[in-house]
Formats: sequence, structure tokens, C-alpha cells
Amino acid sequence: MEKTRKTTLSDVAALADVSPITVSRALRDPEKVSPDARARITLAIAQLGYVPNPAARALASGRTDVVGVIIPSVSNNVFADVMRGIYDGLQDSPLGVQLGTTRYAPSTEEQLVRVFLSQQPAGLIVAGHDQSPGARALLERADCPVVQIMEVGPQPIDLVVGLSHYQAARDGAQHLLDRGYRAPAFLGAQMDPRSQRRLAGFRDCLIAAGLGGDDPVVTTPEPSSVSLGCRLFADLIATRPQTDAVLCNNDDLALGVLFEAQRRNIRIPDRLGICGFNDHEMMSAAEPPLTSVATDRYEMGRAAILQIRDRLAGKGQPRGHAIDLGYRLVPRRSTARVTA
Amino acid sequence: MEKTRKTTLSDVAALADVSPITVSRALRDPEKVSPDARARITLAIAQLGYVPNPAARALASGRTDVVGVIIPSVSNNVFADVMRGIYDGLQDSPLGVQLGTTRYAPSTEEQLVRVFLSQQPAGLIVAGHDQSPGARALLERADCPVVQIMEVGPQPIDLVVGLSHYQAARDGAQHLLDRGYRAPAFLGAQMDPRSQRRLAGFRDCLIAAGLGGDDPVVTTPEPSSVSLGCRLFADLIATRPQTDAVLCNNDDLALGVLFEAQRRNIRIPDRLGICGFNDHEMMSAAEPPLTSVATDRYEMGRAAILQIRDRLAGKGQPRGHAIDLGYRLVPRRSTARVTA
DNA sequence: ATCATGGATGACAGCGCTGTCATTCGTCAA
DNA sequence: TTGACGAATGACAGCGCTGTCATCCATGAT
Repeated sequence: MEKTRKTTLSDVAALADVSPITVSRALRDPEKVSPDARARITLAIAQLGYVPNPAARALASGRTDVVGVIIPSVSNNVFADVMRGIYDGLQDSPLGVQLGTTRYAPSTEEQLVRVFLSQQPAGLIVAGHDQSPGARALLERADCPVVQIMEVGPQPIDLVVGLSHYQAARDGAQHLLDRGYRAPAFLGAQMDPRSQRRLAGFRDCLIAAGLGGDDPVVTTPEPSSVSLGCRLFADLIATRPQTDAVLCNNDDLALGVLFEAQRRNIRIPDRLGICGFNDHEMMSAAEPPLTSVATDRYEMGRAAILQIRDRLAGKGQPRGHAIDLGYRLVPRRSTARVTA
Repeated sequence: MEKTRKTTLSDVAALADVSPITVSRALRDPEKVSPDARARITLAIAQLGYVPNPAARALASGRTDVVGVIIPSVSNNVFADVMRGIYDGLQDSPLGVQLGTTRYAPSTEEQLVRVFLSQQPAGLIVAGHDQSPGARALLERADCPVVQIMEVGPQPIDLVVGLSHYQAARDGAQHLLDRGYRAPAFLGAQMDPRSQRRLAGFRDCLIAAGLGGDDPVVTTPEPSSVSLGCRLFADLIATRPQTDAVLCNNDDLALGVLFEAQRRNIRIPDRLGICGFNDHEMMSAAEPPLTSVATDRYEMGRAAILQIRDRLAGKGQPRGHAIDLGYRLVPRRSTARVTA
């Protein structure tokens, strides 16, 4: 059985009548090669269907064109949006992505950071700012750009693109109060650190309004889903029937609350106000349309990649630079109660 | 500035008092190394925090531990489920994933196939079976397992894990007829090849039932969304008011139809039947719960990886092996019309 | 006691590319 | 005309690992 050797740099070089090193330069730094040679090389590459061997490049140069992305889960549709932004940000660049999922386990995250860093990535994107001390230490020592996404917070490792989940949820809660709801509750699933901070924002808002009596919060570590929204809401009104509004940790839950309320003939927004989080596209389509706190997950991913690209191009932001993408409360009919 | 050299195989070898090659073997093929040496090596690796350099391994061995995955889009939640299955299938294996997105462009797909293959992947997973002739040729010549996912169909390149979208949609349409609907329509977005075949299944079902008079189909190349479901449904009843049921190309659209129908006080299921496709979790939570044709996207990804792992372990299925995961019609209240 | 056997280990070279110099050549100022 | 300079190009070695073969030694059969 004959082994068809892959075409290499040298093959291209021979055909273009230059040395291999010139071909290498033509690929990485075209300016440094005469137009004439460049033309012959380009032609030779096309004729031979040459594709560079990234492993050899990585080994020789100690760098790769791979950006490591470490997120908790691929099924959470928040991260699906982020990934779309990342892939769009990658357009017209030689970079690729290596994706790792932590399943919300800090030890897995640390392990992934270690493995990814050992591969000399062009950059690293990690979700959140609650890395374990070990992971954090590794990331601080990394000699590539590191972007923490999803959240802005204290003590960035390097670059940050995110928003304040605390403030966003606090504003969501305030919106409910402003609309005259007096007994709002919080529904949360998959209580990761960002969810915890949203919950804190909710609580502080109620306390500030003098409504901090009981603690109207129903949460679960289960992954979020629409069905779960139905169940949590059912639990909620069973134990706290006076509830007149819910701030949901995300839009899936909010949709579940809507459906469960419809099933029980609970009138929205008069008897119950609903506010989601993230403002997924479906929120505006629902009947009634659902209020939500909009976040730009897509841009979060895109901006993270652009930060890395800028750094690689030498015109990046300094260590510690944070981009706060903010949020936007989008009031819709689900909280449009006539103020009492 | 001092460069902290990475610890290499040789460092481990020196500490464990064996030759580098023995360390290499201990990592790849532990059986071939004496328990004694193995223990010393394991210890040395732990002490030094050694992590192998995959680029060097790839260069020397001509193989990698990376499975290339080529899908149209990361935002489509069908693929999010598939990706989750893929990552779960990867558990306890040394394999990683390199993801590429084609944005539904055949030329991009071919380009990706070329690049991925040039990296000597451990396996390749591609969505669908409508590769361009060029991409197909490359994949047929690939010397790694290739799995086509999403669909079963004729002339597999190598391995296949999927289902018949034609049959699935045809059964969905038949269900509507069985429930007494007489003027069902088809709503489709993002009309990729699988959507086209679902549409064909719908049409053939109607023709077989002698209801093939007009062609009650509203489609758009736009990406699917709930809002789009609202709009398409609005278009549909504007042009074809007699429509008494819709078979939706996916669940997002179905949800949009539900909302739009609620807005217009169209009674479901009596005046309008709704059937989705995929049976996303939210379908059972909706009010009324929505009928859908269930597909197992998660298992599709998982099975694809397991096929590759089996092949790599030498106990794989032969070329041409196809796994038909099937589908399941899940009737719910949205089509529970009392038969006329 | 001797030899064949096989398990354990090692030496060597090279995978395809790039970093670091060194070299060549044309151009321009003096 | 000469020397200095920079642009273009090339030679060399080596990145960290593994394929291939060779070597070593204990074991059991003869």
C-alpha cells in the first residue's frame, strides 16, 4: 500500500523555484517577499493544493492559531449565542477555536485551562470570573491574551467583556416595583455564579424598597428549561399565593411561567407580572409579549475575539481593560399593569 | 526576561530514570511498560506537572486526537443538542473537537473539509449528505472515519447516523389528516436540504390523500425563529384562510404559530392544528401542549462519536454502516381535534 | 548447560515548519 | 567611483515527539 505523501513547503518551494523559507515567509508575512516570487509561490500552492501543516508550524514556532474557549455547557442557549459571536468574530482570520466544556465543575475548568495553555494557544476565552485559585494562577501566568466573558467584576485576569448581572437583575426587579407589583418573587435554575448575583440584585432591590420581609425565592440547581419554569412557578404559588410578579433568572423559565399561568387562568399582566432575563428572540413573539432584561450574548463573543485579534496585531488594550456591554430593560405587555 | 522552558518528555524521563521513549510508551501504551517503570514515570509526570505537546505528537506520528465537526451553524438549537451529545460521547477519551461552521455554504464546507483533513484528524463528523462533489471526493479519500449525521440516505461516504426527514414529515402530515384536518399547510424556514426533504414528505402525503390541489406551502430562506413563525403564519392565513392545520419545519416556528393564533383568537386545536418538528423540550410545556415529531439530536451526536471511537479501537463498523435513529410522533393537545 | 523466545527498553532519525542568523544584490549619498 | 544600507533570500539547526529497528535480559524447553 503506497503512502501518498502530503505536499509540503519544500514541494511548493521547488515548483516556485525559491527556497522553502521564502514560501514560509510568503505565507506568514507576504510583504517581506518580492511580488514576483510571491506570484510564483501563490501559483505553485494552487497547483499543488498545498495546505500548511499546523502541527509543524506549532512545533517550530511555539505558537498556534487556536483560541481556546472554556464555557460551562454547549446546550445552554446563552452560550450558543456567544459561540455564534465568536465564530463571526473569527471571520477573515486564520484563527480556529478549540472548545471545552466544564459542566459547571471548577476542577474540570482548571484541568481544561491547564491542557489548553499547554498547547500555546493564540488566546483564551473563559466564562465568568469565578475561576478556582489554581485556574486563576495559571491564567495569570499565561503568555497569551485571556478574556473573561459574561460578567464584569473586580480583579480581572486580563481582558473582560461582560455586564453586571447584579445591576441588570436589580433593574428588572425595580421595574416590577415601578409597575406597581408589591410581592414579586425570583425564579432561578442552574444557579451558577452569575445567577447568584442576579438573585442578589433582586434581593437588594426588595430590601431597599422595604419589601424584604419573606424571601420569595425558588431556585434549583437543575438545568433551566421551559418545563422547569412551569414546575417552579407551580411550587411558588403553592407556597406563596400572594405572589403578583416573577423575575426569572432566564427566558426559558419566564416562558414556562407564562404557559403555567395560562393553564391556571392567571391573568397576565394584571394578576401576575413576568420578567425574563436575556431577552431571547421569542420573548417579543409571545402572547402576551414578555418583558425581559436584554443582554447581548452575541456581541459578548464577538468582542472577546476582536480583543484577542487586536492584541495579536499588537494594537490591543492593556491588561485589566474591561468592556461593559451593559443591558437594557425591555418592557412589554407582560408587566404592563395599570399602576395601582 | 527568562524563558521558562516547558517540561518535556526528556525531563520526565530523566527524573524517572528511563529513556524518553519509555515515557512516550507509558503514555500511549501503558501495558508495554513494566509496572515498576510505569509507577516512576507517573510520579515524575505528577511532580513536574508535565503535559504532552500535541503538536509534537501530531508531527511525529502523523495523527491527532482531534475530531473535526462540520455543521452549518452553532446558533441553530438542533445543532446545540448535537454538540452536547458529541461532548458527552467524548467523555473519558483523549479526543478533542475542532468545530467548523459552513453557514450553509457548500464552498465553505469544502474548504473546511480540506483544512480539517490536512490536519490528520482522528475522525470527521459532517452534517447531512449533500456535500459538494469536491467535498465528497475529499471525504471518500480520507484515511480517518467519516460520519455523516442528521440524515440517513443513499450512498453513504462511510458511516451514517441520522433519520429519514422525509418519512418523519410525511408521518407528521398523515397525523394531521388522521385527526381530521383537511387543509393542512407547511411552514418552513432556513430551507436546507433536510427541510426540503421534510417538505417533500408533506407534499407526497397530501398527494397520496388526494389533497394535493393547491400547494399550501410558505417558506423562506431566513433563519428560523419564533417571531418568524408568527409572520409566516400571518402570511399563510392571509393568502389561504381555509387552512386548518400547519406542519412546521421546526419547533420554533410552531411556537410562533401558537402565539400568533392566540393573538388572533384562533382556537387550537379545533380551528387550527399545530405540529412541530424535533420535539424540543418546550413543546410539552406549552399551553396547549404542542404535537411534534420527536428526533433524538443528542443521541445523534453521541452515537457519531461512539462510532468513531469504536473505529479507532479497531472494533468499528464497516464502511457504509448506517444507524437510523428514527423519530417518534408525539401527539399532544394542539392536534387533538375531535375527528369530524 | 545451551538456545530460542519474548518482554522491556533504548538509539537513531526525522516529521514539516520556523527562529536566527548570514549572504547577496541593487540603490543612493558622498 | 566607493561604501553604506536595506530589501530579498537562503542555510542551518532544532521544536518535542514517535516509528523503526536493535539490544538486552530473564525464562523455559531441550
